[in-house]
Amino acid sequence: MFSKTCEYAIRAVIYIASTGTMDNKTGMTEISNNIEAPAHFTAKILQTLVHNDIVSSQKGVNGGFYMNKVQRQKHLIDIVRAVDGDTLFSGCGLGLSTCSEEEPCPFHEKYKVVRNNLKNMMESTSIDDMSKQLKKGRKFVRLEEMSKNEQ
Amino acid sequence: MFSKTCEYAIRAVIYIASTGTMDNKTGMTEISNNIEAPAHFTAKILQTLVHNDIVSSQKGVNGGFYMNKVQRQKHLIDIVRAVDGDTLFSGCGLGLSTCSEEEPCPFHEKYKVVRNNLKNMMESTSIDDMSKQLKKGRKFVRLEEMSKNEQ
DNA sequence: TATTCGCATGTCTTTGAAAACATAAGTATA
DNA sequence: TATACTTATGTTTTCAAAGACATGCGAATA
Ligand code: FES
Ligand code: FES
Repeated sequence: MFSKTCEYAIRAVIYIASTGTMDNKTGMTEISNNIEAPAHFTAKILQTLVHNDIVSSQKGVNGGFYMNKVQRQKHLIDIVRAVDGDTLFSGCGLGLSTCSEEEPCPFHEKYKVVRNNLKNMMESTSIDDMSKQLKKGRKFVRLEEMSKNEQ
Repeated sequence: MFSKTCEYAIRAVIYIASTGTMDNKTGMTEISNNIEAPAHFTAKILQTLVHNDIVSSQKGVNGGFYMNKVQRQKHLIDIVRAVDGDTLFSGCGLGLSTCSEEEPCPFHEKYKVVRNNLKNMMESTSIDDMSKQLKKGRKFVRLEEMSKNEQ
């Protein structure tokens, strides 16, 4: 469904939203360890997210990544758009160069319903929601170590 | 959403279902030209589909690809399963190794609804349906040349 | 202000899907 | 049965996503 890049991005954002605060920023190593993603690749993805104002970062001693209130209220679709663009939500299901009501492919009528379902879900699900799910006990990658790192 | 392989597969099947009959089989060249897919790659995909009894083929003079009644009544999900496997319909939206109700990730509750929508749509949409859509005027790749080839 | 920590940025390498190539094998027709 | 035709199969090449490496830059703190 999503690209590897996008999966890592969402996992990283959920992790940062659940641990990183202005006073206690989350470091690169801790993030990549806990979401089980390659460190350098994750770093590159996070830079894209910083540029798109989805997460914030601070260099230097005690630096790291964190999110402010406005950023936490953004939605999953913002992450996908920043990383993978809008193709998933507007492109043709059969991979044709264009998708429109004027020149629909045979799959169009059926596909657009599902595609809109996906889009609505991603638009209405905030990062805060995901963070709450995680704290409510929805398992995550290496959640055990997460609490260990928080000590 | 789907892999390139899968997109080509669906396009090829719709094309064959719309043109290939027992008496008038559709050739490899005609298929790849009309669905705008690389010939050799399409050939390989079609062999997978033949092995999975989604399309039939015949070698030699006047050979080509065609579909019988039973094959035309199969559904889009059969094509995806044959080519890409079942990951899209049962895997975790965040790319975690497992997805289950017992150990759900934070995305699980929201994602499974959309994933089931997609699955239901693919399960209930037959290849015949797609072929009818094409014949009803739903545009396809190079539909113009398709009728040319039919002459 | 020097040093150290940790993100930022650009380049390089790896990997696997996608695409191309070459050869085999089956079928119709003369 | 010889020949032309067309799919079947295995191998090789290409390319972009994924991942690794090296260096630069900003901030804290002693
Ligand atoms: S044109 Fe193919 S899904 Fe809209
Ligand atoms: S565990 Fe992630 S979607 Fe089910």
